[in-house]
This record gives sequence, C-alpha cells and structure tokens, in this order.
Amino acid sequence: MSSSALPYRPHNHEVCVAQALAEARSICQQHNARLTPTRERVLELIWQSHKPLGAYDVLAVLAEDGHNAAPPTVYRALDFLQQHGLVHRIASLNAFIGCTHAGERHNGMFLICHTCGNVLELTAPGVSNAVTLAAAEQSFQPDDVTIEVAGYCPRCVPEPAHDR
Amino acid sequence: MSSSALPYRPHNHEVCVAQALAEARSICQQHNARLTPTRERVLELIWQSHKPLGAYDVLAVLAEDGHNAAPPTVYRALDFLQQHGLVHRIASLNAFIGCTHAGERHNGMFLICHTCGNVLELTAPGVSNAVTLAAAEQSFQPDDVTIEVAGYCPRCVPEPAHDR
DNA sequence: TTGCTAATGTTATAATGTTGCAAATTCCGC
DNA sequence: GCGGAATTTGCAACATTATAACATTAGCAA
Ligand SMILES: [Zn+2]
Ligand SMILES: [Zn+2]
Ligand SMILES: [Zn+2]
Ligand SMILES: [Zn+2]
Repeated sequence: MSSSALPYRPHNHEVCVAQALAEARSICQQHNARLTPTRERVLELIWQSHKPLGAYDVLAVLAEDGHNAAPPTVYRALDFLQQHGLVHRIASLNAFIGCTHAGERHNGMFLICHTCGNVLELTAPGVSNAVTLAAAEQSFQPDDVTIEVAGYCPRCVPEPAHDR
Repeated sequence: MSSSALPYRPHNHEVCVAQALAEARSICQQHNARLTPTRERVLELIWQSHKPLGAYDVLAVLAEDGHNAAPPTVYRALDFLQQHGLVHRIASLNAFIGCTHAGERHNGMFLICHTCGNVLELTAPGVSNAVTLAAAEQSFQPDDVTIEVAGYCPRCVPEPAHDR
C-alpha cells in the first residue's frame, strides 16, 4: 500500500476498487454492520474514479442499473458508508469520495484539482497538530475538522507563461 | 482591534457591526466598488451576530423590511461581499459570516461551536504553513483553502461527568 | 411460527442555489 | 446637462441537494 498520489497518475484503477470493496467488507464485519447489496453498489459507484460523485449522480447510475431508487436510498447508503469511515463528504463540492485510509484513524485533508477534478486524500500530521494547537489556544475543543484545498494538481498546474 | 475571541464572551455587539460597516465602506472605496444599499443591508444582516446566517435567512429579513427581494438579490450581494473579502461562506453549514479580518490578507480558519453556533475566525499561520507544506509535498498548487473546525467553544465545553 | 429490529421503498417536500432576460440606475465623456 | 455604455437590480422560472414521514420488507432469534 505505497500508493500515495495515485489519482494524478495513470494506474490500474480496478485494483483501487477491488481493494476498497475488500476493505469495506472486512471493516463492516468487524463492526457487525451489514454491507447490503445497495450499500456495496453505492460504494462501488463512489469508487468509480478519484473524482467525487454527487448523490444524484449515484442515483442516476442506480437507475440505469434498473434499480428503482429514490434519493433517500442513496443518502441512507452514503450515511452508512460515512459512519463506518468508508467514504467522505466533500463539503465544498456537495459530493462524496471513497476514503483511502479506511480502517486507520486519520484526519483527512483533501487536495481538489480545479481542472481534472481528481481528489487526493492525505493524512497530514503537521496540519492536524497545527489545527489542534490553534484550537487549544482558543480553549476550543475540536470534534470534526474539515480541510479542503482546491487548486491545481501536478498534472494540471498552469504553465508559467514565460515570454518568448 | 484587540478583540480576538470576542464571539464567545458577552460584548457590545453594536460596536462589531459599526466597525464592520465602516471598514466595508472604506474597503469598497479603495476598490472602487459600490457598496449599494442592498449590499450594505445584507452585510449588516450577516453581522447581526457571530452566528453564520443562511442566504434564505437574509432573504426573510429583507422581506420583513418590505424589500421585495428574490434569491438572486441575496446571492448577488453575498457574491459581491465575498469578492471584496467582507464575508466568508462556511461550506459545512451553507451559511455566511462576516469577516473579522477584512482588508488584511489572511487565510481564515473557522471554529464553529456545535452548541451555541458561534463562529470564531482565526488567522493561524502555523496551520496555513502546514497546509502549504503538505500540498507542496504532493506538488499541488493551492488556490483556495477551506478550514472549518466544528466542536465546542470554551463556554460550551461539556462538563467532564465526574462521578459523585 | 411469532415477534422484534434493521433496512428499504415511496411520496412528498424542504432547503439551497442558478439562469436568463428585461428594466432601472449609475457612471463618464462630451 | 445629455446620451450611450456599463453596472446593478427585479423578476420568473428552474436546477440541485437533502430530508421528513410513513408504509413495507427482509433478517434474525426465541
Ligand atoms: Zn485508482
Ligand atoms: Zn479518509
Ligand atoms: Zn460581536
Ligand atoms: Zn476573513
């Protein structure tokens, strides 16, 4: 599991999906939680790429599947997956993405490329510590930390327009 | 301007509002931007407390004012105010709050109390630096950084339930 | 079986945000 | 001041995201 900046490089994504699903099954077993067909299918769809997917995008694919689903179906599945740390919601995009650190205790930080739309989830201890410290200075007790960085990934950094 | 953790303590909030409006007028003048009555009124409403306000909350108050406004009116005003750094949007809440560092270059970090709903905006260089560094390690070029920390403010920290 | 609980289906509705165009206002050079 | 350009606002319709409420079904255990 040395796959740090994977989303930005070509790679065999089916491996990502397979690993995520296997991990999910294992985690749900540990939690005594039921990874039902709908939930598993939603997780698989969320993992269809490293770009976050909106709830209604998921819904649309379920419909193509022939699954007669309404919004609550999707939101419930997503809630379940979030609860068990299998997906994250990206607040600045109203969209969801598969967690690449499922099972590990981690505070995600998300790098979101404006251009290609891919999202990389990092665990950045330096950032977490700095946030904790800054909060402590205000006697604030953090509970849920959202860190979302939009910008340009290495493949999409705009060329510096050098003259001539 | 030594008012760091103001929102969590009782204070004369009219001073906050007055300062914010004065600052806004000054900044808009510098930017050659027009702080029209609607925009100013929206800013004033956003500043009605240190709790973020939803666009439709603003809209409702405008309606009470007798101002016959539709959603675009509010969203346009909010866009304008954001553009000039007078308000921030809190992505995790779909709500807006007055900027307490207007005019200064700053990367806001928001401490959001689950209980009282107040929000404190901080400038935390340690956090900004850590984020920049973590992004750089991935050759990622940050553009827009969202840091929102939900938790409990000093006035609302749940008592440790000591027995007896 | 029977009865309980978790999960899903179904319908409707709430909350948030946008598009497009027309009318009004403001600005600016004359 | 006057007239045309640019900005701002009004307005209607619509799009997207999320939830509430209640009926039904599936899983499981006594
Ligand atoms: Zn992949
Ligand atoms: Zn994660
Ligand atoms: Zn105040
Ligand atoms: Zn600010």
